[in-house]
Amino acid sequence: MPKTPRPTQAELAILQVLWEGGPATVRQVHEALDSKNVERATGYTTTLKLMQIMAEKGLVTRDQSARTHIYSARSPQQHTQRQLVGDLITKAFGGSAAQLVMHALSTHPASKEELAEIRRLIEQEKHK
Amino acid sequence: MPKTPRPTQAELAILQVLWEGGPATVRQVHEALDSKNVERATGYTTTLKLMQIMAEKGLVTRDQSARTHIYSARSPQQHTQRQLVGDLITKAFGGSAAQLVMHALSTHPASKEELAEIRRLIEQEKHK
DNA sequence: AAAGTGGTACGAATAAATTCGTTGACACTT
DNA sequence: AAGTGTCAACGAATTTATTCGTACCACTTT
Repeated sequence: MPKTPRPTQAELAILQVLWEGGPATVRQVHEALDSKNVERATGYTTTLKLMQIMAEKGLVTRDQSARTHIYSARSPQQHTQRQLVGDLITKAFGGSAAQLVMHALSTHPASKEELAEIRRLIEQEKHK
Repeated sequence: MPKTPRPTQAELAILQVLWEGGPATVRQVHEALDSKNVERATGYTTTLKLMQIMAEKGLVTRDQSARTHIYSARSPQQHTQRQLVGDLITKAFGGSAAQLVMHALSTHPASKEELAEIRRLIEQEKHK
């Protein structure tokens, strides 16, 4: 199992689209990005090139059977997320997950349901 | 107030040292980094250059009165952490703090004390 | 068949981050 | 005063990420 490299910022934006909407063509991805990013719109070929590179790196796979290729994210969102969170904890929080959690909740308030879910998770951790 | 730019990976490693140990010289930082990073050791001048750039960007301040300059992190760790966490939530989690929290706890288990603290925080959030 | 349409591939320019060699200043020995 | 060690400054090479122009191919439409 070849471990996939960490995606860059631009690549992450593309993955986000694929995770949310499932497999897509370059054009679809490109348009999704454009509509999100009002300010910094990039050209179509830029997105294409990035996705080609991502295919090389193994971040995405693609179905080339038809003329218009269909791209899919290779590793599930969760896997990548875990990687990124782990990185961040190590690099910016000196290894303390708790600190990260606190910052997270203070910047992006969670809903009641989410809070309940987190609490459940904590209980579970506690009993380990 | 000139908002400080987001630190890069290498810069973050340096900030980490300054946050943990307080103001330090380039050599001290460089040695701290080397001892942490067994594999990828970089030269002294690399660290120096990086810290000079960081001074330009405003990420650190320095006392130049003596021959050997003393560097300090400019913004407190918390400020930077908040920024990074916010970024990550937006870019990799589609805005859901809860998801990030769950991943965080599963990769870096927290201590009982920390879990208790998080739970307290959740209760507090809940009553808002 | 010519012209348009919508797609990939490729190469290269640009930008940003990282790396380090070299130089000269300073201070401390001898 | 000559040698030695430590430091900041600077310039430049290298690497990585991002951007896009151009070419070229397959498939309509005229």
